[in-house]
Amino acid sequence: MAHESPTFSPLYRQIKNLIVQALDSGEWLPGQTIPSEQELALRFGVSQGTVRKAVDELAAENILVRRQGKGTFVSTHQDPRAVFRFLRLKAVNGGPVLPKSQPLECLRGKAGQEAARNLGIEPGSQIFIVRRVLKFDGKPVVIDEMYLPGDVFQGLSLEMLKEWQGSLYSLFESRFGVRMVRATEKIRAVSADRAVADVLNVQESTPLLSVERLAYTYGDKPVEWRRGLYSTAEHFYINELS
Amino acid sequence: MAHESPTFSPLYRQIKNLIVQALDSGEWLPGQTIPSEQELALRFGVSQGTVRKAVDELAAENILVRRQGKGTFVSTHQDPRAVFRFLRLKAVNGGPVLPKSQPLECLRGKAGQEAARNLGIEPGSQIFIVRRVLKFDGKPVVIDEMYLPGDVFQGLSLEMLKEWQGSLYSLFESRFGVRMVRATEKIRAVSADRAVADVLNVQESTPLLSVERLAYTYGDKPVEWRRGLYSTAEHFYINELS
DNA sequence: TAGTGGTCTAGACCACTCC
DNA sequence: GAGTGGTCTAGACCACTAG
Repeated sequence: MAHESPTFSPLYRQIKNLIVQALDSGEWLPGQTIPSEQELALRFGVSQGTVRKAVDELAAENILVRRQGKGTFVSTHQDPRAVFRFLRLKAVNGGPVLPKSQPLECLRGKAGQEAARNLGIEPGSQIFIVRRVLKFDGKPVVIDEMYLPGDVFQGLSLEMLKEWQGSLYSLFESRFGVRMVRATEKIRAVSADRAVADVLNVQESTPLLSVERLAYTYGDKPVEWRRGLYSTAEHFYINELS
Repeated sequence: MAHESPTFSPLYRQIKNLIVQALDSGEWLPGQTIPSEQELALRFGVSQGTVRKAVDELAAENILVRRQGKGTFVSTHQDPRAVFRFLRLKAVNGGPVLPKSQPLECLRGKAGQEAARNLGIEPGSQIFIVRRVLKFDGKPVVIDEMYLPGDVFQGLSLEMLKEWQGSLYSLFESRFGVRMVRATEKIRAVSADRAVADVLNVQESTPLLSVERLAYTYGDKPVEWRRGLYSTAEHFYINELS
């Protein structure tokens, strides 16, 4: 007996995809619980064990969070601890300080070749370009420049960015329904030019980390391309290998 | 009924620890298969499902590798693909090239405060200090300096390093029975001094990545502390966030 | 006390590999 | 065909949370 479905995959993976679709459609919002495993098993017509395996994988990917006795929750960037999920920066001395974002610019523009390729949109499409500084303990440490597809972030403005208390990704989540789920970063060492040096309060040509990030929402859809310049005088980028 | 065992943990986690102990003791060597799930279940007196969950976790940590129909294998650094598990460097242009290690020095010394703290040994203990260059496509890209506990790596020499064809970690695995299982890296941007610039064939004060790594073997025991300087003119450090 | 996820078991069948 | 891991199910009991 051959597999008849065009895209064969194990049952639990199909269930996983159905759950992701429900998340993507907004059926369950960040911070809320999803139905219990029993309910999901009924809904999808499979055993609880199969649902469990699907949820296990989504929990391993930080898309869902299980809490014994309470239920399974949709991950949210509202949680302050979630900030360091995507910001791998630690202070050399002292404990973890929540960084504060200071927006500098929010421009409308058209996607160039590189931005279009990274974001999977047509060259010339509307995009937003956001520049901001991240301050730790009042000191500027990171300068970011972000490229965001215009259709997804309609209505974004500098005022909105300035008013928001919290992380950028929690803003994207609350106002635009865009939840960042995964990202890849390419890291290089570069030299600070005059303008960047002034903002980060370092000498010109100080070595900086250049961190280029492509961030994805549900279904591996890229929705943010950014480049950050990190001053590593008092901080370092931390990574776990296994 | 209270838990009587001093360190309570779920059965599958106890099984996991027993498997790690067997690996640590050398009962099963890198590249070999471990007993089948049925055999392990019998040996430990638990169900196959419980063994499976233990093995699942070890496979997720890259300590074991499952191959359907063949069995479960102990991960090995002999596999050329394993090189990029701990070396997150990719060429900007062109495909993946296997780097070639060129050892420069292998010195005996005594652990200073920092090395001792990182390696969990007494200050003043015997250590080895190894320096080497990594070449991609014949071009020097990385210069590494490693600090290795003397008791673990007894007999290490420059000749041995020069003769070895393959990665450093595969040498450690074959000759010293030390298998690197996990590591943390702290990354900063620094400036090339004269000596480093000469080795890496770049201008003096070129920005470089400084990658400080602490690598662990089974049981979270640190056995290597190293610092690498990466030239990122034609390469970048890649990282996945989730 | 009821409901949730967490653990553990037992057994069936499938998919892959090797002989 | 025999043996391995991979999937799926069903059911029991435990641990945690909340009302």
